[in-house]
Amino acid sequence: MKIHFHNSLTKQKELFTPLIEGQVKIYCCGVTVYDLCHLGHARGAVNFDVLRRFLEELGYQVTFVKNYTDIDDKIINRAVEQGLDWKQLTQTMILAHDQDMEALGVRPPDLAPKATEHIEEIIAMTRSLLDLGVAYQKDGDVFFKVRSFEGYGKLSGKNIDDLLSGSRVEVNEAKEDALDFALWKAHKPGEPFWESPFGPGRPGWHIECSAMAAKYLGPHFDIHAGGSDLIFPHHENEIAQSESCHHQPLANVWLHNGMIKIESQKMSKSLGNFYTLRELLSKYQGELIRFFLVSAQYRVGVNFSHEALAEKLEGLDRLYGALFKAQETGIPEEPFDYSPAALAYKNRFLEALADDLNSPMALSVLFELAKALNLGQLDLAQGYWLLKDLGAILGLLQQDPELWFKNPRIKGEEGLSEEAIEALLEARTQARAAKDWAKADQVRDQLAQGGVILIDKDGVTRWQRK
RNA sequence: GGCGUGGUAGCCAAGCGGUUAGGCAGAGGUCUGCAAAACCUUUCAGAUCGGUUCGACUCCGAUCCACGCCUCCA
Repeated sequence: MKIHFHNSLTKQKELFTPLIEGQVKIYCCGVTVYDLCHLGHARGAVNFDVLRRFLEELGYQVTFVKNYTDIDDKIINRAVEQGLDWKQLTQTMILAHDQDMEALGVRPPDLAPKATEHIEEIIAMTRSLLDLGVAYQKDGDVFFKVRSFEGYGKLSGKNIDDLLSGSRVEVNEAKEDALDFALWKAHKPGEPFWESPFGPGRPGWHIECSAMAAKYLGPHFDIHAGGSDLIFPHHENEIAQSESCHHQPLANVWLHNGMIKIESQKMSKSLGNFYTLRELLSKYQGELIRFFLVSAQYRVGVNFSHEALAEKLEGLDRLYGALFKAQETGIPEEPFDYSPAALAYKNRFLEALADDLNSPMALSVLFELAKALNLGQLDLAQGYWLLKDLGAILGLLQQDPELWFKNPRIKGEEGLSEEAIEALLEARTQARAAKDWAKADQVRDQLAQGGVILIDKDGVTRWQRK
């Protein structure tokens, strides 16, 4: 199957060809662990998790690296504010990150390197850049000479002189050129530091990704992914230093996910308009949040609101509903292989993802599949398992449908306990047996008030939460 | 100011130069003791103005609007 990606580097959709046949090496920029992750962090994580699952489905051997930035100004400042040891802070936040990602069904990366555990590699790379004459030392800092790199701006589409004319570039007397960026920051009292040939200090932001990517994926790999807000300066700087150092392209394909927006404004820490995953996960099933994120193609901006998320539930319930219906008489036996009819759905689903990860299109195939399954147009076992198998590529539909409907998907105030529900259900069953419809309906209403729906089918009554 | 992205029905969200995307919501119906689910029917598009074309939501241009990057940011 031919895969096409929109490559941020060429600004075009292009055919994807791995460097080594059958293998795909991906580096994904992770988070700076000074605070809890918010929905924006989840977006990239979920979409690139889908990328990984999709490639594996096609038989590629994928190496997926996602780093933690665990040393930087914000970490130091936040630790001081909270009276914590910076290391304590980052450990806490890494743990929280991992838990949040798990709740969203995001598989842990193959490698999750931390900047502070790669100081040696960072120093070595800085050393190389100094030796090449594209970096310079100044009072314990080491800066990269942006003008030494001919291709500077090729990713972000900026040119150096335009950047300079803007007034937003920080003035720093130590730099030879205002655009130069720090590879190594000289030690300041009270801050963590490591010894280095350039003096005690700590790494700059961009160098860690270059050093760790090179270590785990080699100097030239297939895909570099991250949020679109990282294009400049982070990824531009990564390209400059890595390509200066290794004299070859850093990544063939650059993928950038769009931003989550709140009332059309980018969700960001600085605007304060963000929802942490903690907060959202306490209110919604992780899978619902994931479904929401997968409902839009990864490059476009997405408006988040509680209403928008709640509306998505109906769609996800529909897919689970088809599975629920299909297994009413027991879970069908997994077929040995798929019929041509089933394979046609699978093919359309995969083709959608092969077209720059068009997850909304893939999802539409799932809805069509659900309908065919509901209508009995597809063999029960074929349809049931195909829906689950394809759902798995999006990281969805892996829960038991019966439990899916019994658990609150949007968690509100505590509803009726299962014991209370069962007791009322029993009372209704007796009323029905006596054909006391008024009494039976009264119980139904009572349960409905508690958010519980009853399903009478073949003489058996089951319940679900709305 | 520089660079870039987008404006699709009540809402969300895709593809496509000519053939129903899909989901939610709304209306009517089938089924059901009543419901729920499911199924059937149905209402509702392509910011504006020009151009190219036999034909444009889809290509080109202009205008308006919204958003992103240019400072840390997923």
